Amino acid sequence: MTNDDLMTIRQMCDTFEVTPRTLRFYESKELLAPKREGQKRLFTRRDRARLKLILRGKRFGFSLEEIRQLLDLYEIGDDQETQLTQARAIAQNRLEDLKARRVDLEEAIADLEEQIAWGEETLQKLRRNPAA
Amino acid sequence: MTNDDLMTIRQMCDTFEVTPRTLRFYESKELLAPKREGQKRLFTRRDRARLKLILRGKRFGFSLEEIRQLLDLYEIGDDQETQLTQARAIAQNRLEDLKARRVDLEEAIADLEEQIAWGEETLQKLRRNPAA
DNA sequence: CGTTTGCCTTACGTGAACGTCAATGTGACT
DNA sequence: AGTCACATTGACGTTCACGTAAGGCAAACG
Repeated sequence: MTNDDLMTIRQMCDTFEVTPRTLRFYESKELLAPKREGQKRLFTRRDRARLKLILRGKRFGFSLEEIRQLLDLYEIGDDQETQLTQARAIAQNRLEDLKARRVDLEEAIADLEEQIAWGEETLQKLRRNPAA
Repeated sequence: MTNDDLMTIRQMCDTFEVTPRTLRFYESKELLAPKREGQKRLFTRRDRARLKLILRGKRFGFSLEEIRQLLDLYEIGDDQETQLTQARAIAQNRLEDLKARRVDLEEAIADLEEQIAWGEETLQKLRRNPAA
């Protein structure tokens, strides 16, 4: 009987560090679909799971529209073969994308570490030999 | 004397798959600083290196302003200790950021792979037992 | 020499993702 | 009943990262 997996908009905002406007905006774009108690929104566990994915998607630079499609992949309760096949295609594209990003990211990290190392070295030299 | 490390705007666009507008825009934001032959822009090897980093930064979702600061890290020919120390701080923040992203990314990839596996499995079942 | 081609600047337009403000409603105290 | 505190619905404003004409210059081609 823990039907208290419902959160108000403020609780959501505090939990996920977003503004009410953002949550309403996401709802208007059909990324979220909170229940209503009268006028007031009540966010379910499902909404929270989706919001988590939304924010992650954003960190990766996906647009909200792309994220919406991605979210649907996690929502297939349907048993239509066609849908599953389509979903697989989209998912695998995304996966390729993410893996490419991973390679890219490793390179960026390596570059930056190299740069930092160079900086350290230069600092050491400066300190051994002040006043160039 | 391969002083032909100079490229026209069109060559740049073809090489990096961006529009002239984009390159001019980046210049206006001081991310690039091509030479001029009369009115016309001529992009140097340095511009190309910077553009590469710019595009990578964009793929990671950094704003152009953030990227500009990052670029400066790769441009310290200066021997000022203060600058180097500051740069190190910024660079290490970026590095933390990137490493956090890497963790995040691994998680996203894992999730997606799991989702795809589930989809495959469901498809198999459907094919063994058509018409639910 | 005229015109096409390519680049230039200036400037207004655009889509995404919210911010912000105004008017209204509603439950919870006191 | 009054008055906070907070939520809701418009609706207009804003920032970022360019897109897209409009008009001009200049080399290059037929």
